Order: sequence, then structure tokens, then C-alpha cells
Amino acid sequence: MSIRVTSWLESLQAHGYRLTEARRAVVEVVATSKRALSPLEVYEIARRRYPALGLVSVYRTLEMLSALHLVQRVHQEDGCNAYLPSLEGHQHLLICERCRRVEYFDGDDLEALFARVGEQTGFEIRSHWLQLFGLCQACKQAVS
Amino acid sequence: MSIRVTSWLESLQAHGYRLTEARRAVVEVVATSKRALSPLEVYEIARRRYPALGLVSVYRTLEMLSALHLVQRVHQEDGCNAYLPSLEGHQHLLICERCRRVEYFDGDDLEALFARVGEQTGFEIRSHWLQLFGLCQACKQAVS
DNA sequence: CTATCTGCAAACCGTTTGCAGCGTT
DNA sequence: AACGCTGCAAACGGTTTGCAGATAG
Repeated sequence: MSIRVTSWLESLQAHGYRLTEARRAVVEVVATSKRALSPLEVYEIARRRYPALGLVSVYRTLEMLSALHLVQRVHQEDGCNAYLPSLEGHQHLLICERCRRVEYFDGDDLEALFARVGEQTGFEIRSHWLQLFGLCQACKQAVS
Repeated sequence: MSIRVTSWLESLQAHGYRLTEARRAVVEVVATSKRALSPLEVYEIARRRYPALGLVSVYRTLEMLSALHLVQRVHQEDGCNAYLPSLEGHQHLLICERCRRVEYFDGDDLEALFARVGEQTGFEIRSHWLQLFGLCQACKQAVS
């Protein structure tokens, strides 16, 4: 049992949510995924270990996890409905366009750029997104 | 008549599309907007000058403009269906969370970061998104 | 004159909601 | 035992498609 699964389940319980089979199944799939998964993909994978699961419970659990900042939504050119574990301190994503595998990386040095843009435009900058897209090592070889 | 409107209309014509009243109306709205607009917003604004316009034509024209890389889709936490002129050489966006006004800025210095991330992860990086969110000058004052 | 384009209505599809019964606490 | 949670089915909302009539070239 992954440490992240346990921690997410405890977090849900600590916020007054009950631990049900449906939630366990969803949490186990999303918390251990190295790929961004759509609700439907989560549903199909999680059903392998809990066949009674309904798609609606996937949506409701993802919403919960999102409110607790345990998952984040990933936006891509071809869809904006994929979810991924939120890793504290690793805000930036590198996503494989072929298999959706994700790497997290630190973007140091960016604060200076943001401050400069804020000054030049008069905007009060509140948040940012930095995402890179490409091919992971495995897909690079598979394509060539 | 904005230079961008003319240029977009010429571009459509050059690619074999006919210049109709519906397309003119949509192009005039999107090409001159400083805000990201949803298809429905484009429809409502464009109808002021061409009331017979249908929402379907807005979708079809936006798709065309997108294929010609004249507009880009903008993704935000609260929706991914807003469109904006694509400015050559100004890839990065700063979006006001309140009024959706957009500023474009150059992100120099970023190539080095991308190259480093590529090396460390083994990914072949093909594209990137950098978006900042905040409050524009006018909205900053309105809120406070 | 003809092929493209139009607006309408209906289909579509991912997501959300209402609800009666189930299962966690 | 109580009430939160479930899956189902239906509703919803944005987007796409089929089509007969309109219109740019």
C-alpha cells in the first residue's frame, strides 16, 4: 500500500468524509498514477478492483480530492479533464503528449520574471501555470 | 477597420474560404478584442452588428481561425473555452481573473530552463505553456 | 449557375443533480 | 440507529452534425 494512498485516506477521514469502498478504489488509482487520468479512465481502472463502482462516485471523489488540494486538474490542447496528484513544492509539469506520463520539476528563477511582468503591466500577479509538453523517453523510441 | 481584421479576412480568402457577413462579424469581434471571449460571448457581441448570425457559425469560424493559427484557445481554472488573437512572437499570457483582459509578454531566458529539464528527465520537449493569472490595474482598484 | 455557407433543430457527450436504498460510523 | 454515501436515471449545457434553403464567387 503506497504511502500516498494511506495519507490521502487519512486526510479524507480527518475532514469528516467516510471511508467507503468506492472512495478507496478511486484514491488507490489516482494516488499511484504516474499519468494524468480522465474521470472515465479512473472509472475503468478502479472498477477492476471494485466492479460495483459508479462513474458518479469518481466525479464526486475527484472533486473532494481537488478541494483538499491532493489532486490537480491538467489542461492539454486535446482536453482539460485529466487529474494528477499534486506534489507540494513541485508546481510545474512536463507531460508526454503520447502516453500522458508526467514529470514534476521545480521552476526556480521564475519569480524575478513574474515580478518584472507585473511591474511592466500594472497587474497584480496571483498565480501561474508552467507546463511543458513533449515525448517521454519510452515514447520517443516507440515513435522513431 | 483594424489592420488585423483586414489581414484575417485576406487570410481566410487566401485559403479558399468565402467572405460572408457571418464570418466578417465574428472576425471583427475576435480580432479586435483585448479580452478572452467564449463562443457565446462572441455570438452575443457579433450579433449587435449582424443580428441574423447563428451560434453555429461562431463555432465554425473560430475553428477555421484556430486552424490558421490566428486565434488560440485560452485555458483557465474556471473554463477552457475562451479565444484570443495569437500574436506572433508573444507566446505568453497574463490574464486578469476578473475581466479576462489579456496582456502578452516575452519570456526570454526560458529556453535554458527547458533544456535543463529535458536533459534531466530524458523528455524531448516540443512546446510549452506559460500563463500568469492576476488582476489588471482597473480590476485591482475595483476590488479594493 | 454552382458549390459553399447559413441558421435551425436535433443529436451528442461529458458532467451534475434528484432520489430511494445501502453501508459506515 | 442515523445520516452520509451510493449507483441509477434523468437533466443539463456546451459543442457538433444533418439538412434544406440562401448566397458568394
